[in-house]
Amino acid sequence: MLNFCQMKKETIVKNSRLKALGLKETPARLAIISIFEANHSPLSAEDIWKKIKNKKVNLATIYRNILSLEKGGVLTRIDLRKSSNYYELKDTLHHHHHITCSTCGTFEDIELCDEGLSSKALENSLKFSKILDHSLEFFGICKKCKR
Amino acid sequence: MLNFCQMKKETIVKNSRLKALGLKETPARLAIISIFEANHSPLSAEDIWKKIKNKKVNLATIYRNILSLEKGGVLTRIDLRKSSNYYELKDTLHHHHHITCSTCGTFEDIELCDEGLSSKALENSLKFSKILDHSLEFFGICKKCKR
DNA sequence: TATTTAATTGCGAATAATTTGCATTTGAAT
DNA sequence: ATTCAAATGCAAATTATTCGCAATTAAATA
Repeated sequence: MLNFCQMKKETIVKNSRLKALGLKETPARLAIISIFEANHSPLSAEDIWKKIKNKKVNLATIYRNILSLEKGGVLTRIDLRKSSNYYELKDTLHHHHHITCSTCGTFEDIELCDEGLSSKALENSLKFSKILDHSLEFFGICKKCKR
Repeated sequence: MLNFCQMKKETIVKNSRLKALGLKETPARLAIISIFEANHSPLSAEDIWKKIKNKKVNLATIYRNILSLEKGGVLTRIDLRKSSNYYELKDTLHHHHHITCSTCGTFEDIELCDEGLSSKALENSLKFSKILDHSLEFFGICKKCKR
């Protein structure tokens, strides 16, 4: 293994993050995180698998890593109303949202400040005392499909 | 078939709604809609099937009807981050939201006014000119699981 | 550096959710 | 009453995801 000085800065960040979660730094894990860092849009397990295929990581391993990274708060699941699940890096400061085309399935990232929504929701809740996460997704027909 | 005067009022509403969508009024369809009207919480295909079982409707029929009712704007898909899809009646005036427990999966309805979110989202979009729907879901740990 | 051990992986099989093909039935228009 | 497309039941197919288990590997420790 490389020593600290030989490592790329971003890898150091990844490592310490993984270590903090009690997860080993494996090639598969690092590759998956890199792919998410390079793609700021939601990806399905199979999307990741296709991007990583040459490096020969098993699809089951992708699923298992998605699970542990989601549990560790690195990834978050995104609902695009498709048949498979999508994920992206969890940005704890700024929430990331999307608009998905109900016709062709294409989607777009949306910047939108939705601060205060969670606390508003909590005010109306009986069974919950804390909200950890939320998802806000939009659906419509894209300009291409509208024509 | 019953004539207009013999029919229950709610059935009349259902019928005209279905007719407008070009869907036949079948026992399965009416039963499914009734179940959604009686349960103001998200239901999966299997949830519906269990509630209807005595009337012997095939699960595939439930799936097919969910699809056509969703397409017709009667139902909307809800993401509770579970393995199966959930649906509820689409209320075009007031959006319905939920908090789901990440530990035990229990969920609660949340009343929350989120008007203006869609238009705000649209302002930041390049590929879309209209938003038809959105979903806003919260996730946390319920009081029971916290203990 | 070698040893040790639990975590991770690959592989194939299993499971769960959903969809499909096709023959039959049925709602509703005529 | 007749007609015909739409809807249904049933079983089989497909898709997405998970699991069991033996082999491998990361990383802590001697």
